[in-house]
Amino acid sequence: MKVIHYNPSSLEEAVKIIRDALTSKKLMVIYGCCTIIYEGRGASRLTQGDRLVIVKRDGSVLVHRPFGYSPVNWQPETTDISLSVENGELVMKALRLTPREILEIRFTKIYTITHAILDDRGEFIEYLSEEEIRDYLSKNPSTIEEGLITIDVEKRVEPGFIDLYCRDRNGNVVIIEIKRTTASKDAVLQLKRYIDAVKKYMPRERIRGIIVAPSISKSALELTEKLKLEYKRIDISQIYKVLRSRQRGKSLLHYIGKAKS
Amino acid sequence: MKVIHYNPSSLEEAVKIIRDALTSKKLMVIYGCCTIIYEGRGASRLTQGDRLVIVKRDGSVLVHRPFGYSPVNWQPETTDISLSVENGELVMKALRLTPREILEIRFTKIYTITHAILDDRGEFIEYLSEEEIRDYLSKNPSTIEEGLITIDVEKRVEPGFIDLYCRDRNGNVVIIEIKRTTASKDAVLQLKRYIDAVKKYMPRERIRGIIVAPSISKSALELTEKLKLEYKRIDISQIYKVLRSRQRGKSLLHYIGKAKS
DNA sequence: CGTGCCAGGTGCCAT
DNA sequence: ATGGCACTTGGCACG
Repeated sequence: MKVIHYNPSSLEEAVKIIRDALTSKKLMVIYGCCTIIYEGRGASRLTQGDRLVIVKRDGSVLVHRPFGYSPVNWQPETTDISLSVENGELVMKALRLTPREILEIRFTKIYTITHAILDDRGEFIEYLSEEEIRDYLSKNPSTIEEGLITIDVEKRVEPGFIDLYCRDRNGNVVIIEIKRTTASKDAVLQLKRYIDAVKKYMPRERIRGIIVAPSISKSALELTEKLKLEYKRIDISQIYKVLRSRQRGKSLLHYIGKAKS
Repeated sequence: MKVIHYNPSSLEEAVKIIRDALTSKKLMVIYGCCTIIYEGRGASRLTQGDRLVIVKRDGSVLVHRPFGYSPVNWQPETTDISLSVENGELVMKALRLTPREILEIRFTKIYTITHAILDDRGEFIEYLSEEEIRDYLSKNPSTIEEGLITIDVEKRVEPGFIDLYCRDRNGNVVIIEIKRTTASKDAVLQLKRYIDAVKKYMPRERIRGIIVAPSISKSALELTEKLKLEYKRIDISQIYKVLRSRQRGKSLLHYIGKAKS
């Protein structure tokens, strides 16, 4: 990686430096004092202050304040970034077509610009996604209940996708909704919709519904009982442990959240 | 704003530079080659590559790849950032207590570090938030329906908050759920829950429910009809225009999305 | 602190 | 493009 720092003495010079980064598709970081206008799906104004502006090679623009995780303004993958100097301000407009949105950054002062070309071909591996947990449970349904058999995964029904479509040891249809974090009322209602949809096709059968999650909110549990559904707690860190040990990787799950309820 | 660039010749030197930024609560940008481990609510690994790492004064950590809006790994407001050199790698651990999560960045090479103190006391003004739209509609309920009267805003009921609690010209209770973007099935179900909750208290009254949004998904509209609820389209850009003209600011709504359906 | 809910949510994948 | 849904969602307000 090569990083180049610039300290432009004028806004005109800054324009050239920024334009160079855009055409050569470099990653750029700008430290400057600016005001910002955004209009599109929403609209916002940000009055003057020092900010960190990142422009990536795909045209993504991020404006960061000195605190907080989220950028205060942004533009994901803009088609077009235009530059100009107007009334002593360097104006950067990042335009996006769908949805039609514009981010306008007006710099009154630019302190530093850095250019860099990052060689990043790293692989990003994610564990413990809902998909991984679903996959594990579909192959190990007895984790949920002894005698359970998986019939279908991600089964399409009218209102959406059923995570696991199973039968229990008594032959009843069991519909399972998996959540990797605390299950909310929304999850319970989602499950209810699936059951109602399946009931249409098999009006005589008894259909069970189980929310499978590491924990559940109080009101969601009440709703579960009211709707005659069930809740089954699972231990996410336990699943993680099993999966990782199989994959011959050392286990590092000291921080994996333990479920509480 | 003052920006200082460092090009540490060793990882030990880099540790000192980073520590200095942390103790003096500066904003720091690190260009380096690293591998990353994350464990907490989820878990992930990122193999070696060049990245941009931002550490803010509140301990937020962002790891950016050369493309895309979202950071590949992050930590929002960590309690604790520790540094060490292990096996020729600079290890930065950002710990968060609730939820318990750890982000471990292992740098094999650090190219550049920049420190900066940003003077950002700018005011961020957001327009067209659901709150602003709700406020407007509560004061101008006839936008939704002639003769509608607002009784309560953000009324607390058991399942949550009712956006607008109104009565129509015939004295019927009308519960309104506002969405600033396309209303989904979730929005409809949310409204249904509120109506059921209110019905408990007034079992004899006819209670109407209206989804108010610039557009609605096809399946959500079907659900609306099935549940005998209503949908009323509103023109967001029109509301924006009225609000802005009142606030004596020039209107800049060329980019404000026009609703379609 | 948990629970609920908005967000310019973003991202991924399906039709 | 639209829709349905997960996300280390983040963020805020409220009990």
